[in-house]
Amino acid sequence: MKIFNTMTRCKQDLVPIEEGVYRIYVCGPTVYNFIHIGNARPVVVFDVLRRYLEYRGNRVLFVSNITDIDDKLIQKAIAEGTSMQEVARRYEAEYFTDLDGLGVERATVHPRATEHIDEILSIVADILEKGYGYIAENGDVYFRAKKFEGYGKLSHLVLEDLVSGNRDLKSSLAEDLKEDPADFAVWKAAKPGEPYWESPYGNGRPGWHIECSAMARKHLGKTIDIHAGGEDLIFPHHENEIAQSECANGCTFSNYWMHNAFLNIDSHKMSKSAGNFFTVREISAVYGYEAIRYFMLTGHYRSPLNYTAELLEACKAALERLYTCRANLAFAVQNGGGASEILAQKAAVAKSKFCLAMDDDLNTVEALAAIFDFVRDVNTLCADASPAALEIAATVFDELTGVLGIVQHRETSETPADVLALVEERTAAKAAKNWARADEIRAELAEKGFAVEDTAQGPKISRK
RNA sequence: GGUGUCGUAGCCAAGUGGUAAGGCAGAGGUCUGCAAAACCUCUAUGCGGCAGUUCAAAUCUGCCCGACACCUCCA
Repeated sequence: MKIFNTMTRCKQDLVPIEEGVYRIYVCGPTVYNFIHIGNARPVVVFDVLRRYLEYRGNRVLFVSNITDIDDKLIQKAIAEGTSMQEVARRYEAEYFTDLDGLGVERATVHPRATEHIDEILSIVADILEKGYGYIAENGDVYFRAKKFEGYGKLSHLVLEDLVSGNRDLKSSLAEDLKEDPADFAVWKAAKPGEPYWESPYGNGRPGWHIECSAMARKHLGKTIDIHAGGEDLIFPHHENEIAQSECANGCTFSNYWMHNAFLNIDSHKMSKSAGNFFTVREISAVYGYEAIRYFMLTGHYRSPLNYTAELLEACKAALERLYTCRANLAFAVQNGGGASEILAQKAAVAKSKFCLAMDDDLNTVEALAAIFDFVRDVNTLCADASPAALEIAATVFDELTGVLGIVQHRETSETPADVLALVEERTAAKAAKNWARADEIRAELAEKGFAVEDTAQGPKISRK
């Protein structure tokens, strides 16, 4: 499999440190609010990566953090007159509700920053010991960005350009405390009224970037295979993580870096101030979670994706086609099938095309095209397919859609006896050419939430 | 100013040198008592524009036009 590595800016063969095992760290949310649909993109994209690697027989150690200490959390807690932890736990629970809705598998570990203060302080100590950090007069601990030779290697930015080109840098509040404008905090001294932890440098809390360095090291080791997140994290977050981790550990932090592009609204970045801000929760209420997940797969993860209501409608319709196909397959299995083996060959072709697409930097768009080609094959051939071919087709269909995490809502409950009786009565009415009664029963079934369709193999019942 | 990305049908979108996938929407048709679903056919002589390289360009090069992002809040 090849993936695009932000560090080298080219597609590279993905080779793990340990054969058959992938150690992946994906930056998770700061839990100060419901996640918005932009947050859903990395969550879905890297869940697909994980599922695909597992599908190909690998073990995946997947870590995705929960940032539960941050300025925004503190502000929200103050505004609500509650504690930071209460706010964090509340939105963490909402985050998991959304993850479940989106069909995102739980990470191997979802570490919380506040539960890794010891590990964080240990890295801070490493950084200070090696001379890459210094304690400011107020108790802040800063990292000497310029001292780290590789600083800028991920974002391909040159420090001097950054500093000269950005005025905010020079006017930031902490400026007086820093030796250099490019330095960043790894530990922040406590301000009155803020939550804090004790440290050798006085009471304080972790800087934003240090938690990921600490949690990645604890749960995955000093060198990991893939570090991923949204493209906005490249600088400064990931750049700073690299600086911290590589100084502290003395080795490469991550062999591969993957970044998803943004999801925009009307071609512009979402922002609360612009008023184009949508949460996953509110959109799922209208179109369903699965349409959101599907939507994330309709563009390549490194290209910007533009959200509109019309596109979500289109995604719903496309999903309907997939569900109908799966139902056709199940119906064919139920009816015994025929003698043709062609569908089994088509299934093999679909699988091979799907994997070829996914192996090429997670090309979910082509992977979907492979599935839809297969859908046409299934719809055309399943009535005559042999039981063995049908079984293979069903397995492949479930495997491929399973990797993408779509078409997962199967009807498991039995059709109620009264519905079956009505369908039987309708079949009899039809045989007697009593169309009025047949249509009446169809309407009655619709009221009960069932649709009946007439096929060459007899009536096909489905839930609406 | 520095660093990048993108422009393909009504909409979305893949394709990075060999003659335009797939989805949604639309039109016509087949099947059906009617319907639904499905299937078949049609919908870009052309990939922002202009030059150039090549037997061959959506794909490579140059210029231009347009859109967007990052540059210490951010997925």
